[in-house]
Amino acid sequence: MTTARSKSGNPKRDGKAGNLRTEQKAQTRALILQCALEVFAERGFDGASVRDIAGFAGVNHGLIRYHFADKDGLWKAAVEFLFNRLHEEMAAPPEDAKLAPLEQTKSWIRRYVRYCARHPEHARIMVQESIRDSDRLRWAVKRFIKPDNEETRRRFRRLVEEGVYPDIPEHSFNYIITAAAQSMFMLANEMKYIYGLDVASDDVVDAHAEAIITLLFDHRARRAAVRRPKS
Amino acid sequence: MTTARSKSGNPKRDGKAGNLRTEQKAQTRALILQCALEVFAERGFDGASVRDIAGFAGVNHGLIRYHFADKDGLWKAAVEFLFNRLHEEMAAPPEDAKLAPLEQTKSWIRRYVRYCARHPEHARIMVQESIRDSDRLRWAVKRFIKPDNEETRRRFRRLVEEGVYPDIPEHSFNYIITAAAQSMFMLANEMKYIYGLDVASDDVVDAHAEAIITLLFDHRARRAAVRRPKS
DNA sequence: CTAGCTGCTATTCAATTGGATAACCAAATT
DNA sequence: AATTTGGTTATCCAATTGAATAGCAGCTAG
Repeated sequence: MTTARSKSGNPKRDGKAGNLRTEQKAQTRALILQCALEVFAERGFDGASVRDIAGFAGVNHGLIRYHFADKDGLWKAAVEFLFNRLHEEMAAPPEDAKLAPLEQTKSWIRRYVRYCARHPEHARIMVQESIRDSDRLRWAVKRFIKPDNEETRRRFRRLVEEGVYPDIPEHSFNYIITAAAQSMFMLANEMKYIYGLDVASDDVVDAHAEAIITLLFDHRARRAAVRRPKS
Repeated sequence: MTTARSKSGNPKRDGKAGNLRTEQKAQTRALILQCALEVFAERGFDGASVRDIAGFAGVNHGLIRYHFADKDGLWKAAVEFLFNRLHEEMAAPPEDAKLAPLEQTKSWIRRYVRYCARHPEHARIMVQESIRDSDRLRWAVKRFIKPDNEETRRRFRRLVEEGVYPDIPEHSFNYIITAAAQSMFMLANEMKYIYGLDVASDDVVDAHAEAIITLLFDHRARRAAVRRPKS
């Protein structure tokens, strides 16, 4: 990867932000954040050096202290960005409201698998942090993960109450579903070496979403599938 | 955690190894390996310092160079130990041979989930390494992961050919199953903070295995379960 | 047009790290 | 008993790291 910033970034005043310097500042901040996401995801909090992140963004490493106080602040800002983007990109389309709960869940799975494929950094960062049991993990759980989780829980409980889903433990449901969606993209490198397969392809992504739905959410389709073995 | 080695470890000659020094040496090596597994799992390759590992084992850090040449050698020795133990502990009991393929697979799932619960270091080490795309990953894939994977593949293909399982992509099957089994234990810290649940309990482990089987391998049980919603 | 604020850079510092070397000393060999 | 071997320790070294500080340059306000 090459450095991401050209010396002559001269944005004039196209945004409504008015002031040239504050606009420039916001841009720089966003750039550092982007690079921090990639580097944190690839090397973990300890493995990522602020110098690498700065170098990758093409800025002086002192700037990180200026914008984010310290490495911890940078990490939290990056994770905050990550979850905000998640919520934006995972918003259900309005027409989903008319669907039955199980169909809504399938739609949610498709969106989530595509999100995982598009942004593998998310799972990579959070898994590494979760393994380490840091203050950062507690912060992220309280602030983002647990609230998001409540939603998944409600979704699951509704399926069970409607009698369209087996009543397994909530936490098992949660980890089975999310891990099934994330893992292939989180472990894209491994998969590359095992299967020689690049996960970038839309076909692979969509087929994976459908596989999850077939195995975990679609009784009828599944029974049909297993009754008609290939050739 | 405290240091793991007492100064007065005096093993006499109880093993058949004969020579006192070589026996002592093997013990020290094994001790370092154990500690390396834990520290590598918790902090990743870069985050783990050989000094921490040595300190944790209660030995001088120079010893690691003597026994394993360098940090890379230590990591590979630890991973080799890890996979050898996996193969030992995952061996199918002889009576499994009489079962139908689907039942064999369920038995395999139960064994694997218990293994993941007993040794969460395994998934933790390998996931972190896979995220980073290192030489070590390529080494481990070629030497351990890919061969193990071939077996899972064969198991899956047999189920499909017998018409008892839907014909999804092999790599999707692989990542869905293994991730479903590993993730809860790999992410035990996160789960602790979200659910206040300790994964150490056998009940949680066995229930998770059964949940996976219900969702992914047991059509009849699943249909029965969804037909009788709780109260 | 000028003064000063501010986004940014250059440099320094102490701590930690992987690795290398030499000395040590108990066990093994003679 | 004397000597060699080899597992272990103590120390040193260069590189990297997070953080801190001082200073610069150009936009902005007056």
